[in-house]
Amino acid sequence: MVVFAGQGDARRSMELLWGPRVVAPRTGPGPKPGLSVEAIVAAAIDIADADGMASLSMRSVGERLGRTAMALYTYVPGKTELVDLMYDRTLGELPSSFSPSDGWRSAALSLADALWDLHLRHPWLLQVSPARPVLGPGEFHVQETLLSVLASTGLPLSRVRWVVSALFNVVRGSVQAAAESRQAARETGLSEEDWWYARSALLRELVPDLTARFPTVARLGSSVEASPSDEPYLEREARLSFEAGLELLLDGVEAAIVKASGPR
Amino acid sequence: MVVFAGQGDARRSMELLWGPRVVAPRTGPGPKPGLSVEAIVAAAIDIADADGMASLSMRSVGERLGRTAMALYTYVPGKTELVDLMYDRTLGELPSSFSPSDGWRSAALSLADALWDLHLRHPWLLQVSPARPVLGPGEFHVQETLLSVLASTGLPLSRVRWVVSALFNVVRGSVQAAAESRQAARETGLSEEDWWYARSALLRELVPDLTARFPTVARLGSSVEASPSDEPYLEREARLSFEAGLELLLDGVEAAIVKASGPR
DNA sequence: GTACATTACTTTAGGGTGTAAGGAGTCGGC
DNA sequence: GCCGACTCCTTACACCCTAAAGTAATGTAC
Repeated sequence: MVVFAGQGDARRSMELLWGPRVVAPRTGPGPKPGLSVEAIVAAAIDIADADGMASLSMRSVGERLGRTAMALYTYVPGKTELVDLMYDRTLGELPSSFSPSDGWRSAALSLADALWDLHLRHPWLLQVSPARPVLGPGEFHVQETLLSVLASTGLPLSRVRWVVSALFNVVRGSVQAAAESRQAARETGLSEEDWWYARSALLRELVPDLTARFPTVARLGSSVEASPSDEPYLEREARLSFEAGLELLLDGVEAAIVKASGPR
Repeated sequence: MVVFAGQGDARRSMELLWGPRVVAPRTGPGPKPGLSVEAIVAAAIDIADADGMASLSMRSVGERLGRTAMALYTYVPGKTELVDLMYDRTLGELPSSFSPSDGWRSAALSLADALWDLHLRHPWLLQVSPARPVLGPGEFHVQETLLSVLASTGLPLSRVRWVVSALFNVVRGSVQAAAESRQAARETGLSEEDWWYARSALLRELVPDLTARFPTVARLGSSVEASPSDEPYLEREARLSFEAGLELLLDGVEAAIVKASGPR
C-alpha cells in the first residue's frame, strides 16, 4: 500500500526535514541521547532497501538500533514522519551536475537515467506517494535539478513545469515495473520466466477465446514471445519502455520548442 | 501503502477473475450460500470509494454484508486476492468505444480522459501497484482499448506498446496528484489553500535562504502565486499537468509517425 | 426417518502493526 | 545531596490478517 505523508504537526516535521543534521550536544540535564534522528532514518532506509517497505516497522527499526520501538518516538513524531524523512533524504542523493553544455536533450537523458538508478537502488521510494509534497530539501533539490535542466530548453517556466511532471511520471512508472519484477522474483522464488509460463498456460486453459476477445493484445503477445532473450524479460521491457517513453516525450518537447520559436 | 497482488494460488485467483459472475446454484448438501464473490467485491469497492483504501479491512467488508470477517474466506482466498478482484472489476468499467474515425489523436485524448475519470471516481486504484499484472479481464480490456486506439497511428505494434505505457504513466501520475489533493482536503479538514499557506509561511521562517538555494523552483513559485484562482489549486494544476503532458506525448507520437513514413 | 457428508458461518486464538500512558533510570545545576 | 528535566523502557490497547476448530444448516442415501 502507498504510504501517506505529512499530516502530523507541520512545524515539527519541517524542523526535522530542514534542521541541522548533527544536533549540538544538549547542555541540559538528563541522560545523553543514545540515538539520533539521522541514525534512525539511516537504519530505516537500510531496512527498506534490504527487505522492502513491508518489513519496515517501528519495531524493526528499533531492533536494528538495539532499542525498542517506543524509543524512537523520542526523536521522531511517528511513522509517517519517519517515512517522509527517508523519502526526502534519499531524494537528496540525486547528483546535481547535469550541465546542459552538450545540449538540453543529453542533459535531460542523463538526468532521467540518474533518477532511474536512484529509484532502482531504493525501490521503496515508489511506494511513497509523490502527490502530497513533503517540502523537504531533497524534494526541492530534485525539483530544482529537473526544472533547471528543462529550463535550458528556453521554454517558458510554466510549461517546463508540465514537462518535468510528465518526465517524472514516465520514469517512476517504468522503473516501478522494473523494480517489482526484481522484487517479485526474489520474494516468490519463482523465476520470472517460470511465473509467466505458468500464468499463460493457465490463461489459455481458462480463457480459450482470449485471442478473439483481445486481438490486439494477443497480436502483441505473440510478437513478443517470438523474440526471447536471456535477460529477465519484464525488467528489460521496463527499461526499453523507459527509454522509448522518454524519447517520445523529448520529441514532444522539441516540437514545442520549434512551435514556440518558429513563427517569429 | 501500495497493495501488492497475485502471490496466492494462481489457479484459484484466475478462476475468480475469469469465472462466471453468476454462479449456478449448487446441487448438494450444505447450507445455501448467503453471499457471493461479486457481492463481496462490490461491497469492498463501495467502502474503498467512500472511505479510502485505509478503511478497507476484511472486518469492514464483512460488517457491511452483515457477516464476520472470516465469512469472506469461504468465497475469497484472502485480502490480496480481493484487492485484485476489485482492481480488475473496476478497470472493466472503462468504456470501450473510442472510434478513431476522427483521427487517432482525438480518440487517444478521449480515451485518456476516460481513464482520468475512472481513476478519479475510484482513487484507491492508484494505491494498487500496476507493475505486477493481475491478468484479469478488466486489465486485458484496458490494454486492448489502449493498444487498439494507439495502433491506429500506423506505428508498429512493438512501438505502440511503449506509447501505451508512457501514456498510462502520465495519466496515473497526474490523476494521483488530483485525487490526493481532494482526499487530503477531506481528511485533514484543512482547505488546500490554508494548508499551503501555513506550509509556505513555515518554509520562509525555517529556510530563509530558500530562494538562493533553489532559484528555479522559487522563480516558478512566485509566478504561480501571482495567478490565484477560486478552484482548488493543486487539483487544477494536476489537470493542467495531465493535459499538457498528454499533448507533449502525442506530439512525440506525431513526430514518430512522420519520421517513420517520411523517408519513403 | 434417520445418518452422514458437505458447506456456511462464527468463535477463538496467535502473531503482526502503530502508538498512548506511565514508570524507571540518569544526569546537570543548584 | 537533592531536584527537576530528560531519555528510555514496559505495559497496554486497538486494530489488522488469517489458521484452526467448532456449530449449524442443508441435501442425499439408505
